[in-house]
Amino acid sequence: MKKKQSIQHSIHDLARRLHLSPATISRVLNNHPHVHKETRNKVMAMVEKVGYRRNAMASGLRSNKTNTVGLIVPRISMFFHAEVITTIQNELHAYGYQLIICQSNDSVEVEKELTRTLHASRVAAVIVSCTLFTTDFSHFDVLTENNIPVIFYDRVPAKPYPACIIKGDDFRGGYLATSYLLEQSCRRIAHISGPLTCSVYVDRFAGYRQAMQEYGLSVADKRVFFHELTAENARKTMKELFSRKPYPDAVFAANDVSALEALHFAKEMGLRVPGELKIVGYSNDPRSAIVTPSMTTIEQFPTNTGKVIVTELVKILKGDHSKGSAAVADYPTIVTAVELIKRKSV
Amino acid sequence: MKKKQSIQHSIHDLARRLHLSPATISRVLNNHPHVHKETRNKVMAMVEKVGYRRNAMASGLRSNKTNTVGLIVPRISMFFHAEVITTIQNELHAYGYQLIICQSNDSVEVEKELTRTLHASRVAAVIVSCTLFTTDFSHFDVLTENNIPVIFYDRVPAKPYPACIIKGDDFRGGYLATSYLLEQSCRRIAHISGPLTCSVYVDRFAGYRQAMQEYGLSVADKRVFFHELTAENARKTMKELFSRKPYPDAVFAANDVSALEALHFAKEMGLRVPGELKIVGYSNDPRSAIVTPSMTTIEQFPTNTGKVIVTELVKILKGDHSKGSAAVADYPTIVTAVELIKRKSV
DNA sequence: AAATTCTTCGCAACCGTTTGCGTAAATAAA
DNA sequence: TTTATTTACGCAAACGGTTGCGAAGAATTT
Repeated sequence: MKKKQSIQHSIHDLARRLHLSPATISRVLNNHPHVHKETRNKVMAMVEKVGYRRNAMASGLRSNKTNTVGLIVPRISMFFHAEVITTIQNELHAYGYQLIICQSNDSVEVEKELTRTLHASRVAAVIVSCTLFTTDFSHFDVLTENNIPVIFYDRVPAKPYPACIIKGDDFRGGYLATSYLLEQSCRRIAHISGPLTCSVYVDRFAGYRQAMQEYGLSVADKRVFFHELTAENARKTMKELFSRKPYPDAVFAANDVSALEALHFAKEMGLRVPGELKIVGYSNDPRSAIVTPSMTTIEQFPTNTGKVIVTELVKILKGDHSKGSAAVADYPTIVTAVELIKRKSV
Repeated sequence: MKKKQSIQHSIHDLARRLHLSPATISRVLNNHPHVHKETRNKVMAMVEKVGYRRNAMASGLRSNKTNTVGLIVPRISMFFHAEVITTIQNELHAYGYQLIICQSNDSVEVEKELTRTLHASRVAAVIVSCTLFTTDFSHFDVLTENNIPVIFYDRVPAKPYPACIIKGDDFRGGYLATSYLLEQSCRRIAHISGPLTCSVYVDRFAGYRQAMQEYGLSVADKRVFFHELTAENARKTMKELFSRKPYPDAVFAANDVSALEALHFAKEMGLRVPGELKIVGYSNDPRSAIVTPSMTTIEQFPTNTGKVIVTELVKILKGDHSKGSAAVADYPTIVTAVELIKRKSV
């Protein structure tokens, strides 16, 4: 063990060692012009030597800027979000930003508390995918009021909100899934939807209805279910659906967890899939590819979503989002593409 | 839109409004004693009214303490880590701490850079699960030298390091998996291992060998493979294994991704599983439960791991980890239990 | 009533960086 | 050589909280 000193070096230390002022050190570190080349080299050498690292808190306090971005998602264990986050983090890191990742666990209360905390740490921006139940977005006002830009993605506000919005084409996803089932001669298509407090399920449901209408089919209420999309709930719904005839000939589930559970249930019941029941899921969860039969689903391209988010974010952060106080109309809404992945469950 | 002022309130603002000094406001916010009850109430009321939130940077700068904890993991999309992180975050949040989650992407360089960044933001502690290839741990010295406690989990240093270590019982996991296969009369058990630069694979491999030895079997080098545990690599290994007879009668893979790919390969080859080939994985990835046949695997209880981590962390953070400069021996090493989950692939 | 203790609060320094302003030295222009 | 301009750097005041010290007033003791 070397007897290294346990010293947090400051620019004052460096200044003393080099017979310079802290101001000069700071200017070197911030690439200010008007500092002698030789001085700059000496400073950089010393920085290397003692392993100096700028104190982010002091820097942030003084300059009123940080290079940390906050992120709030329902849960990181959801495949889609995990992928998006990974992309965001890697891309942002290249721009010199850090990411504070927070989970709301689909609790509005936690989401509120997290926005307060992120505000307290004066993050440079906040990226949000809302809880299932967020219908009032006023708790994000504390951010926008303080010029902290907000980007919503995936689960976004239904009403206009002064923030950039990036969402998948859920309407199209619902439409593609349902149309495909209709093309395969299904006519009694059940839909397992999430709660309609959440934008994505509203749109997927709308896509489902549109497709049904185009085939002149009415949406039978008794074949559409709204609840949190857990395996347990999906099982209950399947039991309900198969408690009386006529059985549905297809299920379009708004996420893969439900679709997988539907498949599980069908297999237990001895139903042939896709023979007697066809199933389509949503999100292209890795599990959907490896079940038997493999699951037809909607791909959301999470990596692409992450890249779009970072692109917009960097635009906002570099561009001086100063007092501009732009109108709601000035914030872009970007819709990213989705794609039907045809597998064996249809 | 209300014309709310875009003002970052400071304790000076509050002080002015209440005809008090900033010091008093600060004492109220920090629950210092010796402040009049009435005054306290007035301050708290004003805090509520204007929506004041303490500036974490200013606070951290002055008090030289932060309530953010850094976390470095290879990738959050790994099921085990996602679960651990979720638990850590939820538990820590209850203690008033935030979590900065970072991914090294299994790159040692990124891991180094991330520790530097976390040091720069003067986090209260750092939790690390190393990359596959981290054998030199000196880049963490910058943390320990500056009294930032470090907790390693899962993938931990092989050599003594002055930090708390929390690891699963990988030796036992390897032993349980292999013994179980041996009990089922398997004798040609292949092992797909990760690189031995990583502690967990060393131990799982050791458990495998121990079990084999107890059955008087030598470990045939040609049945043991070391590489990153991706699906692609597992496929190559399976091809190799089944390129010549005698075929192995079982595969113990050190993670579920490899086990699942092994199963996939076996099915493609028309091998009956578990009839002709038995497979055991590791981690109890959600996918392992839903494949056909379902996968026997080792449960690591990630939620428990997360809780243990937080318990230790809080102990460290509350206890003044001051100049103590404890010897390596003073840091605990905790080994958490694992369990064999018997399913249909054996 | 005087002396002592306790309660409540303000003063001011400090945490480590940043940055406008000022100034001395060096260079260019007159 | 004198004057104007540029370059290189230091001074000192912020940024928003925290905290030791001290002081005024209230409560208690003698």
